[in-house]
Amino acid sequence: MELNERTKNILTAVVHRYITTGEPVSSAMIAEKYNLDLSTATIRHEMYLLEKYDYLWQPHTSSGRIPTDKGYRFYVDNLMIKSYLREKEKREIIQIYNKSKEFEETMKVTSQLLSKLTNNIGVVLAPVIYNDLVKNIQFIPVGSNRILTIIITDTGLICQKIIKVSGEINRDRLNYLSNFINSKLVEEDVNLTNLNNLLMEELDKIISFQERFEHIHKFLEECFDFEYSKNKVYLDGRVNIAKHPEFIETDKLNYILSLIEEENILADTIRRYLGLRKTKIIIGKESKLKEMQNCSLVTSEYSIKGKSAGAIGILGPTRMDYPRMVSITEYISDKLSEILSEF
Amino acid sequence: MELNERTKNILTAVVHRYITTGEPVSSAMIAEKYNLDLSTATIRHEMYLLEKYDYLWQPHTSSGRIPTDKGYRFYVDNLMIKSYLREKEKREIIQIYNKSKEFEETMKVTSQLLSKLTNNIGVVLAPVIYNDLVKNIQFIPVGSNRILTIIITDTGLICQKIIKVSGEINRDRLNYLSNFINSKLVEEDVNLTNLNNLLMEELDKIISFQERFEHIHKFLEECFDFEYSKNKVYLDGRVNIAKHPEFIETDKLNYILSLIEEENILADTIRRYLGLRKTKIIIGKESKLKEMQNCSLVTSEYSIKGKSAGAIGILGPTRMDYPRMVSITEYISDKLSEILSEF
DNA sequence: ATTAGCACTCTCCCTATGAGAGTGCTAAAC
DNA sequence: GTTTAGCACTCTCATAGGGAGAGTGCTAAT
Repeated sequence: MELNERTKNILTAVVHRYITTGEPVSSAMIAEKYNLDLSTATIRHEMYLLEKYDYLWQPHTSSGRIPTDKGYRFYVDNLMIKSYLREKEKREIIQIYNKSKEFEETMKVTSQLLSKLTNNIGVVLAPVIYNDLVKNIQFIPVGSNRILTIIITDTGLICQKIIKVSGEINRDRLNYLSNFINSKLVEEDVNLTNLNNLLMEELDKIISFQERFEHIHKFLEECFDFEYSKNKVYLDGRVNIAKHPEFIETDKLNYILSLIEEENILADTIRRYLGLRKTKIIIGKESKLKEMQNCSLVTSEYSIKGKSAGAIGILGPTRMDYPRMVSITEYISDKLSEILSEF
Repeated sequence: MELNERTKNILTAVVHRYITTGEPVSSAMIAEKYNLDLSTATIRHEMYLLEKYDYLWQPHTSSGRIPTDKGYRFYVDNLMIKSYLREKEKREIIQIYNKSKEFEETMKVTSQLLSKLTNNIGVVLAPVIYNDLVKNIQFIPVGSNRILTIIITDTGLICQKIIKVSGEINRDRLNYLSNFINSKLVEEDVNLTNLNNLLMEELDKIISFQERFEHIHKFLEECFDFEYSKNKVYLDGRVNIAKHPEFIETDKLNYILSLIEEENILADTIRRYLGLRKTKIIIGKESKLKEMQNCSLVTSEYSIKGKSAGAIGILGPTRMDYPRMVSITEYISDKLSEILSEF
């Protein structure tokens, strides 16, 4: 079912009008505000067709129309015009970024920027590290029975873990182990996922003592057992949900609160749509998640030194200004990529 | 104005009844459910007095009564009977704690336990470290121009910071510096707050090179400039706010959402009431914070190796089962103290 | 193919009404 | 003097009705 030009114009008008007013859009409204040179009756007829093909719907028989998920989807894919941030806004973003020097803070600031600029919820997925190449490993004894492991990757990210060991720590042996591993890392490119396997093979070659090996084996296994899937999520702008009338109903409030609480639901959804294009828009029920059925998510990937590292996004009601959301997420993800690459 | 025994009994009855039903309590309700051997008329008269002295209030002229903040305060201070967790619940808590081995996870699990057991929001303030004695410091060069500083304290806590340095890193000098500092730490007990001052004095004695000193001075200053006041806060159970009818009003929803968002407001409030007693109850407007005027906060301090370290708490509507909230926070803070002391 | 005109539908707001819950007051009982 | 029975009074809440207004769908004319 191909929409003709006039129908597309009317759909665009309805979407725009609904996004700005939040009220169901009537044929008279369209005729008045948009220069389509059509009578209300004609517009009404077009709207009837748009409803028939599931682009619009009515809350009740004699009310104006509201876009459906499908309507928004068509708008987003075919009708919307790319928007750009004003220079002033760009400068402000850069200014705010310049103030924060540390990694954690940069992540937080990013989520704040997203929420402040959009009046929605800002989401930032921390960079994934398991594909990074491991550059350096340090073992630091802490107290009598704990070892702090620090891993530095080629993108400049640092991850750490504290491991309890049962026996006394032999510092010489620990030094030997870290020297051994680091020398291997210079010889060969290896990412976090493969690190453990590689080390086991290499250790096998040089260590014969069965009992000692058991110890080291177990220790290293624990060292590199990061919960890859549970990368940190930064959220900001939760208060904004109170600004949207769509969330006053208890059910809908419940859903969005679950999303806010179970950050992993949100993170997994964003991850599920990664790849393909840099910016992704997920509208309402498209996500197949009941918690997200009243929300849309606009996400954009960021990279570190040219390597895709993570994603940022904004979460809000399906009634949102998509062009602006896209321009904001895209601009911020670009800036974030620059900053993280410099680290 | 001293309340007599009978009046106290009626206040207790009203509080209990209101906590369980959530409906304004009528004189007939009290007469029926509580064996006070009084007619409704007498109870009505007592309630009239309780209202006159601001322990109760009425939503409208001909409705039942609801406790005021003052009413809850009197109940909490003078009337409520200490409650204890069931053995089964205690076992379940211990079981859940046994599963988590790491510090971060322990904090998270604690906030989850608090929210799951109370159906409110669980709050955990990470341990403060600035009073801890510093046991060991490590400087680890990361890449070409960053240094990872790791500080280990007597309570076994580890804090870290990455510092960008301008020039090339001289490893020998860095080693000398850390050896020097660590040797001082063995000689003298010093906490994080005083560490920098002490070091400056000591360095003054041994270093004469003006230019070098400037560098080190600046570096160390940055190392020990932790944002003490902004300790990490763990929250869980945000969805629970949708369960409480008191939060459906947009204003009240807004307030509680601000609390959830600005974790520091919550953390500062908890900190403000620390000291004095182990468990603290802050009811509604007592906090003087408009965001908290509809909420109560029950907090309990925890310790590491006998030294007060932080606090946990639960946040919910003023209408909450105070005896149970107290028993839960107290039990969990005890367990948390044990676990953190073992780390 | 488009449009003017109109009947129809549904929401929203206001009012009225009556039942029910709960109080405050008073006079009588203890 | 304290307690209580009795009752008028007040307020909420649910229900229904009615009128205004918004907006549609349909039809007949252009």
